[in-house]
Amino acid sequence: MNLMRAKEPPPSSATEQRLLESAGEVFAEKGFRAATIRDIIRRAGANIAAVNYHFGDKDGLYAAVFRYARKCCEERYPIGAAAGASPRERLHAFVLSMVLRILDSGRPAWHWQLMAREMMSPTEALDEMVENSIKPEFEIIARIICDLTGLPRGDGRIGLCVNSVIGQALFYRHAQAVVHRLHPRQKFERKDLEDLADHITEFSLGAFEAVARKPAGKSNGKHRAAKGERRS
Amino acid sequence: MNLMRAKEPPPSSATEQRLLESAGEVFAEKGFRAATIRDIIRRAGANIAAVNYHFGDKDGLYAAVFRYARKCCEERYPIGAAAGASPRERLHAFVLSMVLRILDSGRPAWHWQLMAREMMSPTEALDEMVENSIKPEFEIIARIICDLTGLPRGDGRIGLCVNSVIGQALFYRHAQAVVHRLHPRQKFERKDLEDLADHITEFSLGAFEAVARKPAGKSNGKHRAAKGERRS
DNA sequence: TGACAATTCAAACACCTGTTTTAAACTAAC
DNA sequence: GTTAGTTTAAAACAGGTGTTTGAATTGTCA
Repeated sequence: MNLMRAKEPPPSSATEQRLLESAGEVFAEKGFRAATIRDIIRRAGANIAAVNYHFGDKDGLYAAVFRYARKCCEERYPIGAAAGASPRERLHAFVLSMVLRILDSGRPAWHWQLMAREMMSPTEALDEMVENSIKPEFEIIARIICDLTGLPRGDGRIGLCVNSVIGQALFYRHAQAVVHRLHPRQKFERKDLEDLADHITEFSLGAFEAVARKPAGKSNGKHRAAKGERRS
Repeated sequence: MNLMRAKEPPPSSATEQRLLESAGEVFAEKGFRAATIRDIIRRAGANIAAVNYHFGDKDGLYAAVFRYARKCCEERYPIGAAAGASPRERLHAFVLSMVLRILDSGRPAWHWQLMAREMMSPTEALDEMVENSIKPEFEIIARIICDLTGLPRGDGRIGLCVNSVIGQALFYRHAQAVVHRLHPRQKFERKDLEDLADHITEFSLGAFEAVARKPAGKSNGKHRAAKGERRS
């Protein structure tokens, strides 16, 4: 409030840095409301007034954590593949980096957990995230799908396919608790994540073929076709 | 606490019923922690002591809401298709009822929002839900995929495909806030939900073919094949 | 060094939360 | 009509929360 941090310079103080880290963990773990400032500052080894001093209030801390997390995540798992790659390769690279971002247990592991919570109870942080991160990446995968299916960018099915691809990956983050209960032995080491990305890529490639060879009609026939086309 | 309600008889009092309804809304909207009893009883037009009297405490109310929601949801959207239906028809019926459950804005619209929150911050309620609802439905869709792909039930790819199908549908619940921001004009009327189910069905059917005709090897070759098989 | 700002600290404040208590109102059987 | 059991009502309680305050400490530069 009393601080001008419009341009959000890199955290100057070491306390500020530690606060961001521990706040990220706690917010991701418990959610904004259930996370207590006293818990955060305890983990950071800081005083309770530090959050007020450095970030104004709890909301300010949350917003700062969000920006910090995005920065870390983006520089750690750059999206996209090599320039001259084939559409298949680009799809695989996209899926793999998405799976890694979502499930890797590395340092900013709490980033996507935060994201998932934000999607559930959106604040202004989500609007910024959609504009700056999600929309561009959505466009990338949309282009890849255009190349793979031969459909024009304007075709409505492109958006549906994008959702289908992203949804497959996101499932393992949003429903992680269910996955762990259904398959207790399942590990999520690096190799397992690569296998998972392989599956999603293959699954989607096959699906694109089916979508591409279907007639373009908005929804004509599809419903009946799937329900029992040939009354006998 | 002082009440024996092990068998959870149908809500006897009208207040109890209204409490369940408004508590469902508030819990789904704000999450367990952020939901306040005072808000709940205000919407229900009840007194603050009523929740203590009828459900013991806030946790008891939450548990009761969860059971109530599941009951409503199951009797409203029975899963499964007609007995003699083809695998394709069964897949479509499964996907459609899942999409409707997840996105229909009918009476217990908050049920799946609650579920989504529960998956993010699991409590004992999730364990019960996994055992009684999710596992059986998981098995249903797994059987369908076996029939469609010809793969044996033990094949590891079946589970991956199940996740891919469910993930596509769940995406629209978990990431609803993002979808609305990306496609502000998108409506989710009954017809749109049917179109969505059609897409997910077609997408998945195409994908199954691709998965089925791939070699069974756990992960051999797939990675390299997708990355750039033929160095030139 | 000495002065001045930046930062940390402990304590307290004001508020909101879930819960309990005590009494009142209602219901239904006798 | 009385009475026992059930349900609602209002108020108060105890604990935890975000936030603020003002002094103490540290760091920085003339």
